[in-house]
This record gives sequence, structure tokens and C-alpha cells, in this order.
Amino acid sequence: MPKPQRQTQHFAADTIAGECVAVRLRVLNRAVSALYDDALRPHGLRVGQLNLLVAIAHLGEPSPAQLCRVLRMDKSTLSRDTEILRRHGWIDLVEIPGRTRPLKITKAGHALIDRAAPAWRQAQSKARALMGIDAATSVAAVVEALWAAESQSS
Amino acid sequence: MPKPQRQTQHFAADTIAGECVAVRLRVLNRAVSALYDDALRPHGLRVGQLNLLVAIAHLGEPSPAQLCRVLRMDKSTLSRDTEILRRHGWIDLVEIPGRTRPLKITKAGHALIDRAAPAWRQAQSKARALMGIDAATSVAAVVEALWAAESQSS
DNA sequence: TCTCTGATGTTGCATATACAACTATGCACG
DNA sequence: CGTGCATAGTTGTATATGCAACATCAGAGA
Repeated sequence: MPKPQRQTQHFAADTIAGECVAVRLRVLNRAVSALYDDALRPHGLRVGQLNLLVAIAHLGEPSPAQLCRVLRMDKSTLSRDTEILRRHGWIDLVEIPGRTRPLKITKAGHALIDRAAPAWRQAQSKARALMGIDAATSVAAVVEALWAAESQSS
Repeated sequence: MPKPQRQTQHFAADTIAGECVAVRLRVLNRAVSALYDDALRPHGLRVGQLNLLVAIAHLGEPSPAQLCRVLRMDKSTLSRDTEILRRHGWIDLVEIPGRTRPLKITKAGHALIDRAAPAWRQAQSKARALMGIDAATSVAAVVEALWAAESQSS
């Protein structure tokens, strides 16, 4: 973190400010997410929504619980996020007997992803430039490892 | 992202799911933030709040605008986040004539950081283990570079 | 079969995040 | 001096995020 003009006053605070992984990861997350949000804004889409859409499209007809595990998000968050996508008509609930309600992309959802793909590509390029090859590839590797472990356990 | 059982149906979606930097960064951010939130919960503190507290303590008496630049967050977000810290008595507004209202840690804020430091250290250790040395150091390097550029321009 | 436990999904609450619009202020330039 | 423009900060609105509590359902055992 930028050095203050004054002399150090608080050891614990300066240590955390100077070393905390979470501070840095969260700052980078905001900076990178903003790149995608800017690019996707003309399509009325946010990066989190596009993430969710493509995850559903990629996985086929995943259950909410499966998406939670893959995306590492709380079931309540996912419940509300998917409700927004459903409201826009981009996804549908697959009606089957029982407790699970798998999710499925609609035609409109597919079309939206195709329309937004060029904007995504531009943001992706800017994000790689901002992060550099090292950070981009090592972050990807960590998450791929999480996903591999996930597949193993389930 | 975990491979679906079925055959690929949608090229754009599969491409984004398979390559998107934002998906991966956001997943990692949720996983890592959860580690810190878990560790800090006994202190009634979230990782974002601790980040903000230590940033203010480290920088001395920064203006909200300065914090926005360093933490890459919107001024409206910062306004509401600091209001919560103020409500808890962890920070104070420095009253000076003009429009700027610099922020300052209170004694209670200092004490809280000291109390939470051991929990932070534990979470930090888990985060480094989860991310691995490559991702942790490269992410840190990117953000340090952002901060260095920031200092240059201001 | 009946029960108990664990997994699933929703809702209430609080915080986190950012855009748009607004107000207020400071400054540069005529 | 003005005056206009950029910066700073707040508020309204919408989405994102997760914990706790709740309801439901599926499968494991007795």
C-alpha cells in the first residue's frame, strides 16, 4: 500500500496493510470486474450475471447446489442471482418431481451470450493486460485445481 | 470449469467458461474472503471492514477520495462502508473547513485491530496455502504496481 | 415402516458494490 | 473579481454477497 508521509504508528495495521493477501485480491477483483462491467454495460449485463449464464450453459442443466460448489457461492446468493436471470427470461427452471430445480438456459439466454461475446473478448484482453501473464495464469491454475478437487470429492 | 457429461452445445458459452479471467478471479476472491470472514467472525468484523480500517490507520488521515483511489472502490461504496465503521466507533471524521472530511482511526479502532491481528494471521496463512506461492506473489505484485502508478500520477 | 440425519432451497437481515443524479466546493483563467 | 469546470461527497436504486433460521425432501438404518 502507498507509504504514508508520516512515521509508522501502528505495527499491526502497517503489517496487515503491507502483507494482506485479501486486500490485494479484493482490490484486483474490483479493478478487473470493473473492466468487464464497462464492456458489458451496453448489453445490460454485469460480469457476475454473464459468469452465471455461461456456467449454466456449460454445465447443461445443473442444480443450484452444483453451481454453488463450482462457483463457491452461498446458496442464498445463488438463489437471488438466478431469480434475476429468470426474471429477464434468460434461464428457466426445469420442472421435475422432487426438491431439486435444475436450471436451463433459454433461447434468449443463448442469444444474449452470443451478442455479448465480443464485448467479453475485449474485456478479457484488457484484463490480461492489466494482470499480466503471471497473475492471470497462476490464478487460473489455482481455481482449476479447486475444480479438480471438487470433481474428485463429488 | 468442470467438464459437463454431455457434448458441447454452445461455443461462446464454453469458450467463456473455459477461459474467462473474471470467473476465476471472482471465484478465488469468494473462497479467500470466506477464509478471512470465518477467522474474523468472533471479532464481529468482516474482511472488507478490516481492510478499510488498516488502510485508514496506515495512511494516517486519508480523505475518502484518496482511499477510493488506493482501494479501487467507488466513492458511494466507501461512503457507506465508512459510515458503518463510524457507527461502531472505530473511526472518526476529522472536522476541517471545506468539503473534505478526512478519516481517522479511534482508540477503539486501534484496539480492535490489535485484537483481530492473530485471527488475521491465521487466515493469511490459510489463504497462502490455498493460493500457493505463485498466485499469492503475482497478485501482490500486480496490485503493488497499480499502487506505484497511482502514486506517480497523483 | 418409521425415524433421523443430512442435503436442498427460500427468506429475513445486514453488508458490499457501483451507476446516476445531485450538492457543494475549490481552482484556473479570463 | 466572476465564471465555469473539475473534484468531492451524499443519496436513490439495483445487484451481489453471506449467515441464520426455516421448510422440505431423500436416503440410511433400526
